[in-house]
Amino acid sequence: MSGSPRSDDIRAAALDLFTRFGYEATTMADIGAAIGVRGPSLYKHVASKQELLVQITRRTMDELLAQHRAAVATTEDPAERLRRATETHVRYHARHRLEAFVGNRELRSLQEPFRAEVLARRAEYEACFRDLVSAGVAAGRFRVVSARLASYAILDLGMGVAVWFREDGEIGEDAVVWEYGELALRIVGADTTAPGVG
Amino acid sequence: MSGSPRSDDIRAAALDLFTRFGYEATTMADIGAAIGVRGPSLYKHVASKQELLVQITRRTMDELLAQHRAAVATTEDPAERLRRATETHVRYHARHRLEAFVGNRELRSLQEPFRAEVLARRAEYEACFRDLVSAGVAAGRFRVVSARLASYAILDLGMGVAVWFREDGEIGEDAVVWEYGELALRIVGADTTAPGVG
DNA sequence: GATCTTGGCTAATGATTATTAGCCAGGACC
DNA sequence: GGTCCTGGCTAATAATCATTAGCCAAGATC
Repeated sequence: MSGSPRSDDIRAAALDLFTRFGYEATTMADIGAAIGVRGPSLYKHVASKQELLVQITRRTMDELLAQHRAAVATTEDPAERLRRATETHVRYHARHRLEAFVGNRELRSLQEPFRAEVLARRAEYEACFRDLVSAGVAAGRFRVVSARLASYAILDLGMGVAVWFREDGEIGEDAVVWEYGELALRIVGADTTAPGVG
Repeated sequence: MSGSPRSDDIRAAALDLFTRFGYEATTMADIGAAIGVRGPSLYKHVASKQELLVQITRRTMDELLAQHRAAVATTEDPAERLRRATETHVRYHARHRLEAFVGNRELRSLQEPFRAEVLARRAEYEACFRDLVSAGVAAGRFRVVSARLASYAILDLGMGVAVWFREDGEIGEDAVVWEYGELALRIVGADTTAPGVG
């Protein structure tokens, strides 16, 4: 039931509406109308409105973490790891901006224990960035006042992308990704020369 | 009625609850309970729940714009102007994080024409930063791929502050303000040497 | 001391809404 | 051709809420 094509349609419609109007302001009737069906009919495919939000946010955090892990696994160099992590972060937020948007803003509407679960995942993700920064500092490659502040700054930039990025906008995905990768290195005061130098 | 001490209490309570649970999820009974009163009693002091949101968001944008204008009026140098604008932006978001948070996230819950009004104010504010960046580029002091992207990045950083900043946290207000001011200059590729050089 | 105003209260009112119940058409399978 | 399952529908159900109506106590004003 949760993987049927129809329930995928429903999730997609819900994602769109949650993004535009918010979870609370979106009714099951709205979601139904978006796929040409009455509200109650949705219950043949999904268990509840809350389940839709849980699935959307859970999947988003899973993908983000998985892509992050894959990205940092490709190199040992601290600066390069931070760059690739940032690029992955930004690319995800540009490419899945609805998911990222809802995943960030509708956590309040998640009921326990889902809320705690997703928050834990998010804390884990944030810790990954903090560790990347700290590792660079420990290796003498980065120079920051606070690893926490630097990692928040990098993460916030990515979340901002989910808000303003448009597929057909004046700035392309690759341009944003590259620019923000550079920016992350500037935020941590890394010199961009070859590893081992400086 | 709108300026009485009681209505200030109500707005403060509403601000807190809107921040924690969202506008839609906050009931008039909740707001009343926060100040030790039943829901309907609030109507002796405020016209509606919507009015509370309108007042909060409108005041926030007014203050932000006013402080921005005051900040950039203190110098002519493009880099210094951008720094002071950023510092003001960040300081506001640290000091009034609830207001900034609600002002950013609950725009969806504003009804027309208030929504359009606040969005116009916000667009104006964003344009101020874009103009600051463009002015620096025109003066040969900044080097950016896209003024739009750079200004979004700076603005997003400030909004992030409203999310994670804590008055009693490990990073103080002044530290964040100073660091982000520096960061803004790095984002636009300004050299931080004296004006007129470089 | 009578009257008025203020600011509270409880009890409607009237919508809205998630979810459930129960019905039904049409295709799949035997 | 008959039976079942799928996925729709309409009509409850039950809760929640913003807002209004109407009442009342206590302090202020005259």
